[in-house]
Amino acid sequence: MDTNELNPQQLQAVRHTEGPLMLVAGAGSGKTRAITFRILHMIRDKGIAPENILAITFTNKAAGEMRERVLGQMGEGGRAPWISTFHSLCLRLLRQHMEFSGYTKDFVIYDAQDQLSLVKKCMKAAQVNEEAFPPKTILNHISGFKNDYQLPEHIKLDALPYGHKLKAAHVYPHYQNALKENNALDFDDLLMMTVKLFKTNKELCDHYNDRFRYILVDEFQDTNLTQYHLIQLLSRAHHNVCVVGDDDQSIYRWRGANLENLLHFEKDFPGTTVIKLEENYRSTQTILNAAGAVVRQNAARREKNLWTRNESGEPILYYRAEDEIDEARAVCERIHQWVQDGASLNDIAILYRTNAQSRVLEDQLRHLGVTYQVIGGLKFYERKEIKDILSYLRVILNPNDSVSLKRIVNTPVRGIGKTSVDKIEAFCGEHHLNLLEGLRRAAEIVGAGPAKKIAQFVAMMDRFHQVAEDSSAVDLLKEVFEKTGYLTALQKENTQEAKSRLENLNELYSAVEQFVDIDRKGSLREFLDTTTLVADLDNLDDSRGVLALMTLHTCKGLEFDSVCIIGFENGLLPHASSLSSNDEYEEERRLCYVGFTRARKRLMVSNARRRRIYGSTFTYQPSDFINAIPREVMTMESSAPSMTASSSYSPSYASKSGGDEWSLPAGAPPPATDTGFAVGTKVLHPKFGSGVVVNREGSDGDMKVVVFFKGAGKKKLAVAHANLIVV
DNA sequence: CCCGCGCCACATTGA
DNA sequence: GTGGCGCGGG
Repeated sequence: MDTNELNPQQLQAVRHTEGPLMLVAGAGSGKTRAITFRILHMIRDKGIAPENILAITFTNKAAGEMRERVLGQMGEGGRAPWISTFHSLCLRLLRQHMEFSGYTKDFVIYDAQDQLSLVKKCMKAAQVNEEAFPPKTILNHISGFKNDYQLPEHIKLDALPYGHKLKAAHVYPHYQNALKENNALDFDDLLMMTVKLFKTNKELCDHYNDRFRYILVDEFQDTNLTQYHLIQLLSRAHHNVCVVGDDDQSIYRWRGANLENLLHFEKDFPGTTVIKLEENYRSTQTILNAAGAVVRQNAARREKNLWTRNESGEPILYYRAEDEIDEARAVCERIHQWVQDGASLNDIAILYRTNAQSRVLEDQLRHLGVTYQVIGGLKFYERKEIKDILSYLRVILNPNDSVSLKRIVNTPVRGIGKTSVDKIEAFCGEHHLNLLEGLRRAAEIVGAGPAKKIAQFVAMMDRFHQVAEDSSAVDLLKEVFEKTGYLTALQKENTQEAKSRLENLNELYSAVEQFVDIDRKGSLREFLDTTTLVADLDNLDDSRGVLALMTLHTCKGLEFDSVCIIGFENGLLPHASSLSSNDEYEEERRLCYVGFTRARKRLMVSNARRRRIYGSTFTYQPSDFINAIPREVMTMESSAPSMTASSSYSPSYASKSGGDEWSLPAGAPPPATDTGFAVGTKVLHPKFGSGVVVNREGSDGDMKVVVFFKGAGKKKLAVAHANLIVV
């Protein structure tokens, strides 16, 4: 290890191994290098056993990279410390110790889809109206409880005002019971149950305090309260915790991330040493200027001074497009040009606020013949055909999983309809049976026809169970493919869609093959675990020469030579849903900051005068974040302001910079100052509650506004009829 | 009693 | 673009 490669602050962090440490690491400040050296220093110079070190990262990809770097430096026979994400860590702990409070070790993990279907069922049972209380909103609130370590028994109903949160609090205990009946945990449970486990079992907690004597937590600014409790519990004997983070990069508030953890840490861990890494090694001065200019407008932040010795580099390119197609074209053509000039696709990324924005880009890239990879969006393991097959595997392992069972009982169609299943479910409720047991007694419950089909289904599942015991997971999968008739049904369809589904199933087969070591027991379960816990980012292959497309959230922790960020419009970035809350608006700024600081050399930003989103056209204003960038570090290009709407395909690097196009470009609608309901106005609606105007058209009598409501989403309303109250 | 079609409302970010 | 639902045919 050559400590000459470290600056004084990094070196100080590396040498500080005993007692609490907070490493405030600005973007691109050599954080990973410092962390890796620190672990190596602990193992090699301090003689600390790797087993005694626990490092928690944000993604599996980051964990893998850190493990590789540590092992790479240690040479032959080196053992790696335990490096994983919060969720994988908790899953591993729970698999070992979960046999308490009614769960077995074969519990499954429910993803968002499963959660939603379970929450709907609970809402029906609790007689909560799905119209007035969208299941998604209820689920979000329940998730919020779990992120704050509020168990159902902790919640004081009379302390909550009437509203969605109160309803969620009513549904919450039903939902937890239902999860337990299904022998299932959701994502948030993984964390919450682990904390509960350690709180109720002091001995076990002591055991792990002894085991993990040195703990490191990366991306600390994005931890929630439950995760914070976990860190406290795991370190209460030794306080050897090093947290690494940057408040400017906190972008998961909506998922329960709690910036205050940064403040609490210094109180809860007395004597914390704080070290700031402020020298940026990644980006040009220009890029840092722009990023700093945006994030500096936030009131709630620790002042820091990120600086670099790097040269100022190219100015930021700002392209103002006619519409989203023109925007995509300009960005993709520019990238094409960079590649022609010798850039590698590996070193370029296109970032956007919402997944839906990728589609237009993909069309353009295909057209230009550029190979690309979309990270995120519909995940592989969430595709219908994959989830169907996985549901079979899940039920085979865990017969209590009624959510999966209901999914497959008539997939592919085999004559077991909703009516029969409903009857059996009702029967199960009365007799305290799980759904599979109910199906076994179908003859007592439904008519002879359906009963026979159900009996066949149950017999098939029993055979699968036998196969699972006797043979490998690969054989089992083959068996499921064939005996369920799933493949045959798809082959018969003979459509393009069916073909692509078959391809996906093929891919699933290879994935299982790769994963499963034939003789190892329990490997099917491990495979299923990974299917719920891998992030899409974990599959980003940065060695294949492929352009990466992803959201601003996903890009955290990555870096590229050149970065393009599209959709800089008020309403998209910052997103409409953030306009009514200052905290959320500030998070959008940080999101922008994270995006900018991914770039080493080049940054391109863009927006569009008109944009189609989900069928309707929006004319958002250029983003305030663009206006915050100092003009001297930016070059503007614009499409020729077109007279006809259809001319957006014409060559369009027409008007170069200058002029006073900056804040109010041609083609934008006139500023709304007159009759009220300007973009950004907060309003109240009798049914949808509070929202923000994000778009406006027409005037006076027939004025229509698009309002973004929390929970209800975007609504287009006629002002004359909607009874909107301006707040 | 099951199935498939067509209609409808829905759509931020994700381990 | 997708999933949920209601209806009429088998």
